Amino acid sequence: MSKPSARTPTLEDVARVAGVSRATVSRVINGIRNVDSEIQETVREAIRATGYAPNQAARSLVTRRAGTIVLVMAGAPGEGEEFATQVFGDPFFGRVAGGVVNFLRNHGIHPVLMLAETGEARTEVIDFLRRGNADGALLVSTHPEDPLPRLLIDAGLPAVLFARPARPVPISYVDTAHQAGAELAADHLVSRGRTKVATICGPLDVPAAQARLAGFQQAMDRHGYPYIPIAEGDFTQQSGETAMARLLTEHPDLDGVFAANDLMAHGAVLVLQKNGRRVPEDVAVVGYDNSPPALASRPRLTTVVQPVEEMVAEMARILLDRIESPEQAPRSVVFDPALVVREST
Amino acid sequence: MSKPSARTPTLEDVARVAGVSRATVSRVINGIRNVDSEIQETVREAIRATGYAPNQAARSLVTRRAGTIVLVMAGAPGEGEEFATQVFGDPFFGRVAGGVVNFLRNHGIHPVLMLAETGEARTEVIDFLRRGNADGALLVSTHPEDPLPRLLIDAGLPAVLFARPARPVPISYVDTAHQAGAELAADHLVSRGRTKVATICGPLDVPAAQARLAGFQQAMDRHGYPYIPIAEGDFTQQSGETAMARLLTEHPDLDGVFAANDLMAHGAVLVLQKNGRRVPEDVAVVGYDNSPPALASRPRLTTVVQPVEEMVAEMARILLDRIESPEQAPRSVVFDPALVVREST
DNA sequence: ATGAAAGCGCTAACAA
DNA sequence: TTGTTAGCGCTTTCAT
Repeated sequence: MSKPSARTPTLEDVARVAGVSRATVSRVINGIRNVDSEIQETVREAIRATGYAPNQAARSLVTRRAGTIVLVMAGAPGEGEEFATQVFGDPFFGRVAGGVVNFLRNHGIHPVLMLAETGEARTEVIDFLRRGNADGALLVSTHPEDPLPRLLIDAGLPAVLFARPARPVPISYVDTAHQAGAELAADHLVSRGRTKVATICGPLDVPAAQARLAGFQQAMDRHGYPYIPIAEGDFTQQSGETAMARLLTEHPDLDGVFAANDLMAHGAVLVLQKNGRRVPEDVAVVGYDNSPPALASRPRLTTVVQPVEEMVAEMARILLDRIESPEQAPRSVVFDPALVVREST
Repeated sequence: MSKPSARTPTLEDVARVAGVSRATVSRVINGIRNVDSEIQETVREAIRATGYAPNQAARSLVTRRAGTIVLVMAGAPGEGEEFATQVFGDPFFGRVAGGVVNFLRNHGIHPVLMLAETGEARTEVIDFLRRGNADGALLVSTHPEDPLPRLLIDAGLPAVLFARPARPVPISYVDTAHQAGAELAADHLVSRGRTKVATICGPLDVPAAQARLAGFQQAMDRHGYPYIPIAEGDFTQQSGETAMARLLTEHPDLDGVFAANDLMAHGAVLVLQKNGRRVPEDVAVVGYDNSPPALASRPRLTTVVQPVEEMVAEMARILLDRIESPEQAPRSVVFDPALVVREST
């Protein structure tokens, strides 16, 4: 007993126990062939015996890889500390986080969670990456004019966005065909025999909300309904309720509604029912996102599915690729939405 | 122009520009006094000029601090990949994540998100910490018999749990007084004049579910109702519906229900309404957690609040403390629940 | 108050 | 196939 084993074992210790050099142990650990299989076994045994775990800091120092990426939820500041509550309270965040974690864990990498709603917070994200704390960023912005993509590009940091940025920037992103999704909703309402259809759209400065509205209008136009009543919401349930109330006042005879997300659709259903309309008998309602509210609502909502988990997995795939070979041109992948038919239509 | 500035600047570079030694620059960066204020300014200027960002790996290598912690969501495996979906779909997760992120960001530290539902995943968590990737763990288990706390202790890794572990282990945790919370619910139902009250409890192998049930029973007993009908659920909305249906069949005249969480309470409301009962006129319903479903439900639910955000902030506080001074004894903090009265009672 | 220098634990280029 | 060795960029004694 020469050493007071309090220290956590290093490569050196393993090497000594195995009777080989540090380099050989390193090779075994990193799965490099060209190592005699007997020696490999000896080394593995020594690793077990010493309880060795590689020091990531030392490793990163030489490889210049953190082996970590950041998942950034960005947007405009809510009210004070409310941003976190708002972001994390949204079931959409759960799907994003779940998709990211599930994909990355197979690669032995784990995401760091960051918020970026203020200038300070954005700087923190950039610094975090520049310090080498993480190798790249997955960015989900609620706000279309988010300055973070630009900052990331200027700093030359690998990043992939969820959703196409409002103004074109040379950066990779993943999105769905929102227009096509809205068309699905329109076609479905028409196929259900609805003729007096309205829509609750999202904030029109959000490209996705625009696209959904445009897609819906165009498809309805194609079906012979050039004029569609519109009420704008902000993607919250409350705004859906308000919008529906207005629509109902102005068009008491409507028989179909398409809302740009499930939360607003749910709000719409509540208001319709309170006003004595049966869903779907009197008014059919279609949502968007296939999020938990679509199932919590009664009747459960027919909705357009955005394959969020697949999308974020693709984001991660692109990011990892970009980290491997930094000189790649930005890539973008657009997924197809689908319609999930439930009892609300 | 002697250098091809492609390299990212190091301390050395800053030192050269500022005309001082590495040590001095390091001191300025780390806010150590005993540095002439003129020199300080020179150094800061050099940092700006070079665009220097400290390399975290190099830092960690010497300080033996990652400056990061892990947020682990643990539990029993769902079905295959479903665990992530399940965990992240739960609004509770959003509150936990939000609380953790909001607290830690003020300390300049950011959580790594990990899942630990299988043996392999648990090993990954332990290894992650042993490699020095993070300095400690915040652990939220859905499963009471989770083996992870034990593993963490055995490895001597700093950790703090959300909720008291099923079997006593020497580890810090934060919890609420579940029993007291359930008593709040009982007292409230009685004060609303309810005399035929039932409860939908959670899985009885979960300590919190047990405590809520016991607290409810004891309080009702104290009010003169020794026998309370019980139906067991598993914290999902579906199970709440099933439990409520059964309760209604067996006790068609009940006028009050306490469910061990909001999701089940919401399910109960749905079933009650479908069976022609008005809430709260015919049957009053109390939930637990004050989670989004409590607000999404119509009528909105009276519920018991667990101050989740404060609790996780306290967890982080304890963990950071423990990381600073590792020799501390485990600490536990129990928060008081409160009742939020809404329209369901 | 400042600088010189010794590592922290690891990978990888080069030798053998 | 294996070993030797030179750093990676930083903090931190120890001198001065």
